[in-house]
Amino acid sequence: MHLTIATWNINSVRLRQAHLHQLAARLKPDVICLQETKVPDDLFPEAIASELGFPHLLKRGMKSYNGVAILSRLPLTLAEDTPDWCGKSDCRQISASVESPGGPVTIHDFYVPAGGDIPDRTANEKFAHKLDFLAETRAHFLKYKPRRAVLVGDLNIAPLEQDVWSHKQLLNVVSHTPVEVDALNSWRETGFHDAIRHFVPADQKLYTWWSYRNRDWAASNRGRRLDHIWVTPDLVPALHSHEVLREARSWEQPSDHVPLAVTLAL
DNA sequence: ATGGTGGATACTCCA
Repeated sequence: MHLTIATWNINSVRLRQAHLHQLAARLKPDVICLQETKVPDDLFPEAIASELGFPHLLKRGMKSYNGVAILSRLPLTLAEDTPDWCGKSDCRQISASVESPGGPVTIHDFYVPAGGDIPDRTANEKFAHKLDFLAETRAHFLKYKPRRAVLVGDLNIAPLEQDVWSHKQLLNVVSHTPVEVDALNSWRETGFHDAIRHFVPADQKLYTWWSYRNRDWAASNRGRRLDHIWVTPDLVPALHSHEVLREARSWEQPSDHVPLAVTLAL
């Protein structure tokens, strides 16, 4: 069995429903994890899921900000026991499992706080929130010891030098500071492999996000790899292929993030 | 060094 899991920061699911058809056509995923849906659960455009051939839908949203959702061709079992990160109830994680021949695979869909502009936890409470969030997720997965799990999402950190357009120029820019990179690595090292870097060597540039604040995103190409797919070691032998849908940044009225996917041969 | 754009909401916050 092949299982393709896609992740995308859609930046408003109500505004970009049509793009989901393109995502499904290009990546042919079995599961789509979304972040920044920006809609309360009772206003989620549920019809889009069945239109796409994804009859199974789980969502955790709120008004205006954040929000995550999982659309699936296969039945989903919601993980009910996810923590309330930083006590904020701000809809940054939803997790579920799907059945596969070797047993269930758990999918964790995360939207990590962006962290504001100033990389200083005392001067900027959003940066403090980001670091606290990362410390809590690390502690949780240290205790939980994930198995047969895939963790995806907008983690809002580009950990490697080649994950940003200029390592030197971004060293003090939120998303690429050493303190964030260390925190993200400490979380990942609780039991995950970077599935995208399994396929793309660390010395090759790779981005999943380009700012809106650029006249010509493709020409300047000042991107960052903020979106990730991690798998537990027991799934590393199943890693079959990957795709980063760069063309999505050129879709009409695009998200500033592009979708990516990993296929597992289970 | 600065400001640039976009989404949701309601005259501002967040990215």
